[in-house]
Amino acid sequence: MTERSNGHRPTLEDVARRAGVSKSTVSRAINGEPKVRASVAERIRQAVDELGYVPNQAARSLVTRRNNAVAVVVTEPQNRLFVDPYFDSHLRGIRQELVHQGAQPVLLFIEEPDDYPRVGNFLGGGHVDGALLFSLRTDDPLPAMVEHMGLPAVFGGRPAIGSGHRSHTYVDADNRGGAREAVRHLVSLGRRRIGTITGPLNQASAIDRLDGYRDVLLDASPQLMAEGDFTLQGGAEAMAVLLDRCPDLDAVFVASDLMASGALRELRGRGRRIPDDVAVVGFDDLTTIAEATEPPLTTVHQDIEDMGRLMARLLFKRTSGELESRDGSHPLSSVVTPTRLVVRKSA
Amino acid sequence: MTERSNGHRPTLEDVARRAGVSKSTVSRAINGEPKVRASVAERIRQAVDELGYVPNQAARSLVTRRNNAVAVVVTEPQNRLFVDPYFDSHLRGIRQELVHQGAQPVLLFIEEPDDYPRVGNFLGGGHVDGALLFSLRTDDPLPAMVEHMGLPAVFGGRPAIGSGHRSHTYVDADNRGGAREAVRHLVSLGRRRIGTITGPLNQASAIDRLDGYRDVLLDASPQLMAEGDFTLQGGAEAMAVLLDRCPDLDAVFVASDLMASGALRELRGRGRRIPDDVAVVGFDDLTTIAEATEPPLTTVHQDIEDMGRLMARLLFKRTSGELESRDGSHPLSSVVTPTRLVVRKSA
DNA sequence: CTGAAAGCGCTAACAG
DNA sequence: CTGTTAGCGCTTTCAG
Repeated sequence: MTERSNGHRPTLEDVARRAGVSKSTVSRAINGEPKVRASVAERIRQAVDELGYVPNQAARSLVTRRNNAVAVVVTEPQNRLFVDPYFDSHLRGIRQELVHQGAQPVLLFIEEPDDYPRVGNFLGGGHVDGALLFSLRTDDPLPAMVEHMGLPAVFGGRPAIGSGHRSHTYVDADNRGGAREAVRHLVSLGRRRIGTITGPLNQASAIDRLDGYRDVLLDASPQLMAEGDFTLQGGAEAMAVLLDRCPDLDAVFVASDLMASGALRELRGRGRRIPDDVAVVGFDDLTTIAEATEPPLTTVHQDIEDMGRLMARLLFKRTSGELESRDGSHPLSSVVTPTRLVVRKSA
Repeated sequence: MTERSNGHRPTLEDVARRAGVSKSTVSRAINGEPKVRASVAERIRQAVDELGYVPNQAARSLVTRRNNAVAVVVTEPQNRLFVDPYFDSHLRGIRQELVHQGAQPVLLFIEEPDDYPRVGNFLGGGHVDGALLFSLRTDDPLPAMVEHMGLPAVFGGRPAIGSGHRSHTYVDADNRGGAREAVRHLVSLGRRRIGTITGPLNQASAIDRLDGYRDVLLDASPQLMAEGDFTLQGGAEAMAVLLDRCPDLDAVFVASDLMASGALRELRGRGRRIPDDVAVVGFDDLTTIAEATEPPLTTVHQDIEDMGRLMARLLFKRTSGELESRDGSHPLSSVVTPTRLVVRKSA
């Protein structure tokens, strides 16, 4: 059925010849423009089939300046990615919305500094109409890069200061507010020595959650704060540090569920009863984790999947409507999604 | 520093004007051709910088027919992907080799039938020089699609029959041989009632491993075989089925480590001692699993990461050297990598 | 070593 | 409704 077998892949021209019409007509037919006679359209469809014709996107996007693909860039050691259910939810939402828009999501990983130039070239090379970017550290060059090359982009999580360009569009959860609510809950339970395990403090979400903690506990001692790394293991270690420093700790706000589950393990290992001796509140509400821990985790809920959808939707506005920018004056407003406390058994 | 701020992204022409040379010279400089005077090259480099110029890949690949990007297509519900360490290793190897070749890996997921046409268009659209494809089921349309559009591709795992096109290049482990070795080991231990938990039998690897089992146990009863789905849960369930059917089972060959860990759990739950009552051998040798089970898992080792590298290398040959094909006569030979039994405590 | 000119395959006015 | 004519931004002979 393939028919070609000469050297090159069939072009519009080949199809046109075979169907006995002009290139433009074929182009119209292929792009589903209505102004093509049905019989002709059918003839074209056949030719396309017989030749196995697939439009050359490079040529097409050279003129249309679009290619219906958007990059999803994840700056994260791959191994963390494949272990953290957080990304799974995010990606699911993104995928859903992107596909809905008819755009092909293409996933790019950045694992080491060497990757930046290559990925940058890909992003700037017109392969994609826009980019969705994640997990940015304070020193991540990506925000500057996309801004510099004028690629429409939406960030997952507020880009940390340092990437400090004014007008980035992002979607973020109300990390600070959520943290406040968590800590207030602990306070309302009568807890007096409330510690916190933070995420890596070069990430905005980690900083914001710590700030929320501080908002409520204005005079909390630095002794009560330990920096984790958003992994289970890291959570356990930070918990150990905290316990060693403050044996009288009676509550802890942990900046992620994964870390909280590690903290729980450490607590149990040391014979602390939860929540009787130490109450713990997590962050994320990843049900696969929060409902599986012993006891089930009280935690701050954020709708991660929906945040993903939102990101894709914002990007779409940015790539389709030219409404804004030209002079950067009308950056599409970012959105901060609400969080809420989900009380289970750990606090 | 960005300087442009008029409407469009800078082109070769802009750079040329600014550097006071012709487009051709700029093109040469940018592509690192040696025949450009150093002083001129420097001037060009500067102009590029000042303008924030990034070559338009669409234009470039329209003429070169290359774009230094290769697709990695994963046909798998995303959630399984993000949970199975198998993919992690595979991707790591692929990434390493691809990057080494200067190619940008782009990851595409196929989760539902609707995705095929869109992904197909992307693949055929000249966005990538080739594709690495995974996890193909017997009825997967992808092999036919890439063949039809003449896109160089290498498969991870032998495409199951049914995708039956003669000349696909693939990298696969010696599943059948590995399974044989596993079962022979069980036999040598004096086991008499040896069952097997298979993977989904629409995947070649699952079929091959079952065939290996049968090679050794020519007259094994179907009662001794239960089909799993390569998940932990599925492994546990299949184990339960087997145990109900054959209470006197004294060994089981499980077609993946993840399933084996589920089987172990079920076995323990029923009070069977391992390996005393029932010996179990897995497949994959994912150390994060195999070394963590209780008892540690005897299993068939395959070097997954290396298989990934191999795939990328084969694809490279297929995309760079034109050596082969034109008439399809010289398909690049596939490679089957060896496996070996790693004996730990479970058998 | 550098420039001029000719396309790569496609879409988008503009005429019929 | 359909064909003609220009390019999109880049690489690549082919001449200087």
